[in-house]
Amino acid sequence: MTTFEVGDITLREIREHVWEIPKEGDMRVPARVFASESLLEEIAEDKTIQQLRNATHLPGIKKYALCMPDGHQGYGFPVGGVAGIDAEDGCISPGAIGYDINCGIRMVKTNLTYDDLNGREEKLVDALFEAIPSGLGGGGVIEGDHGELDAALERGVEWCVEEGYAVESDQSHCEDNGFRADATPETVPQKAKDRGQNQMGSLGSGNHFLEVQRVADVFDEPIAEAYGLHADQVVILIHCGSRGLGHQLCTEYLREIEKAHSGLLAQLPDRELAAAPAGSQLAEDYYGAMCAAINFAWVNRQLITHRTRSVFEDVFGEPWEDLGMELLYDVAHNIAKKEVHDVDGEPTELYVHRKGATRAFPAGRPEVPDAYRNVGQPVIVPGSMGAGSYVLCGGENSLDVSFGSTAHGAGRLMSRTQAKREFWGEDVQDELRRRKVYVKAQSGATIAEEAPGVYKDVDEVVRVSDELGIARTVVRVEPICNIKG
DNA sequence: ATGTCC
Repeated sequence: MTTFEVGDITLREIREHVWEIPKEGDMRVPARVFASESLLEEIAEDKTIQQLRNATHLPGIKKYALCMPDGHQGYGFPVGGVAGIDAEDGCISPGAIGYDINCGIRMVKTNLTYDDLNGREEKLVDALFEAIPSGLGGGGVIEGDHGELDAALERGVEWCVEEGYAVESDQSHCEDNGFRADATPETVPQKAKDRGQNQMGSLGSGNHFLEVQRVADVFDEPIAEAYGLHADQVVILIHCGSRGLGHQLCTEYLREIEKAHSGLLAQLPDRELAAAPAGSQLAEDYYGAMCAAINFAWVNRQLITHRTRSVFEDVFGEPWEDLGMELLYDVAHNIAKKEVHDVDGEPTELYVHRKGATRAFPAGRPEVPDAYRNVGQPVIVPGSMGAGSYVLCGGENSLDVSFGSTAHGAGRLMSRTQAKREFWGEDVQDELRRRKVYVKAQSGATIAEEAPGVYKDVDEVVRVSDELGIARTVVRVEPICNIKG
């Protein structure tokens, strides 16, 4: 059997692309990494594997702790990590969800082709950059008041439909219909609300972006057709999260959970994994608050979509409906959700923690929207400004092997600090421009931090997901215009 | 990711 050593940890390749850390010591379950050997070598370079093993200590964790092929280290728990934890007698861990709650991505389609856009790239990127708030700090598509913020927290995209920022098909093309009914805005800390109120409809910074792209390759014609995608079509990707609201909320609950549940904390190998026992007041309060932040992030992406449709109307001189600007789908990357999964032959309610991982439900599962029920949900996997991105389809094996999950992107290869040492923003921008990719950012440092070279090979991440049958490759898209913080 | 340290 092939083995792989990382520090004092030995992984065994139990089948192609599946590396297992056997259960030993205080581990409650084994851990598994989904990776090719070359991806595993990259994953092994930071604390990812150690963090994954630490996660197996969480009370109530079922089956195994998982790391997707794009995994890298995060706060306490890998980005690219998935854990299914018993919702009745397990726990919920904010670190296994992430600071940027419902960081996620959506794809908006158009009926434009690359030729329609040719020669207007500069005009379009300028107009988008001008119209869509980005970068650190405040300022959003709308200046929310208390009532609007609370409504957004409570009802997500449903509120956007009522207010005219969304149409009903936007709602039905989001994971969970863009709306977590378990949201409790009253348990969102006031300071988090204060930070979020003037950030409604803003990209933020870091790896968040809006990108205009063209469909470059179609790998699965029937599924592409079911998704309404075809070669040379112009599409738009919007990647952002819950801004300061999610970050503040996570910070405050982590502090409270560490304090109130120090006994549980003492059983864990890393303080950053702090968790609230299922059924405790804090678990309930945090879950409701997290659901509200999830709704907030969906509103955020919807408001940006609304503004993007206006920009396209201005640039192309037609109503957005005539430009075919429908939502393909919106997926969440950083969430926990009560889902029922098979555990030892028993349907069991779990808090499925996905941190930098995408739900990838296959055909037939009731959560998949009507429009895609017969093929499986769309999974959007952003690559980099250079390498392009993918649309996949929830795979037939995902429920058996990954709690219905797959990768969420290319995954970082190096830290932001290291990226800024390796790359210079203007050079990256010029090089991309030569390849007919138009990038505009608030800060040159952000372009350096997001240079194509800081990411793993997205083709390889997608290949591994496909070969595992957790997601099927549908199309590949290439960047045209990109705006970011 | 994040008013990158209240």
